[in-house]
Amino acid sequence: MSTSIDADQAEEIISRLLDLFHRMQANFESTSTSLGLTAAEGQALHHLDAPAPMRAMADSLCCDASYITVLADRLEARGLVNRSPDPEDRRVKRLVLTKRGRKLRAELLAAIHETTPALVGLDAAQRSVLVQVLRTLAPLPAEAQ
Amino acid sequence: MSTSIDADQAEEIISRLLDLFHRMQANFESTSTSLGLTAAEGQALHHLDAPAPMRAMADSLCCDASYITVLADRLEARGLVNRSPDPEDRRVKRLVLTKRGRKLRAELLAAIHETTPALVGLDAAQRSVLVQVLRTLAPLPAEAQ
DNA sequence: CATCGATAGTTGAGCCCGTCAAGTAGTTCC
DNA sequence: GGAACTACTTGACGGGCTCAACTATCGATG
Repeated sequence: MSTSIDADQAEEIISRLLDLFHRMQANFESTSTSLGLTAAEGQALHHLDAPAPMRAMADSLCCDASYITVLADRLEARGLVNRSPDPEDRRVKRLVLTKRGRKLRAELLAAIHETTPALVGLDAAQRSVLVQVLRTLAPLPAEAQ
Repeated sequence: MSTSIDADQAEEIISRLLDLFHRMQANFESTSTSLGLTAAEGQALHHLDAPAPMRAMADSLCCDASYITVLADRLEARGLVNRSPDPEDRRVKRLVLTKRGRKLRAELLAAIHETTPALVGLDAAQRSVLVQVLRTLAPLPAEAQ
């Protein structure tokens, strides 16, 4: 029967994905480190495209809100972000990139785009295929029906 | 020029992959937890298809050898693996699944195969495409030329 | 064979990641 | 005004993981 074939294929997909993840994570971490950031700080910066409430950052990173306090403290201490009060809700503090923060974020993204194992070595056609598969696997919130 | 198009595509791939990773990790962790394992212990078990020296496990998991000692201690304390001396090299200890360990590993793999976000919702054709892409992105050591 | 350098595994210290519980301040809605 | 809820902070804590130092063993070389 076909069950064992499926299991083998499933195992292959999982093994290769785990391997890919591991290398992407290592690449992200070393890229972040080379810019003086921890991986978590790099992730926060990566998500900080536009000013966002700390709560939204916690949702994006899927972590406890208290950890955002820690990350924001460290990024703020290094002059990369500011906590900007929200005039419409005084409980909220929005994280806003400083000029230095924007510059560092651009460097981070550029470095990631050039080195991510999931991109290096794929030609245009292969990237398109990958995008198609990923749109099925990882639909953005707006795409989920 | 096409540079900005590539950057957008790269960003899309990275964002979706990061999202997928995050969900796979969460799924792996909760599956492991439901079997009484931490995620790291689950990963070790997952790699323990055949008996393997602790050093080989460290290479597989890409972590420091000392951490394997910690994991092996915990798995051994729970009666899932044994440290078996290698007759050909007395420095080496091979990790060998016990009967309970094999059973738990089988449960873990079955649960993962049924729930991994990268597999759920893909039909056979889509899985084949994914395998093809992954073979390019994550070649096994034997496949690298 | 004696020894020097590499390797497998262990131990302990320590950092970062991330959560939980409790607290403060501000909002919402009755 | 008060109850319930939310945003953020603080402190304590456990797990993941690395580094440095140590022991035991292996292997090559004189």
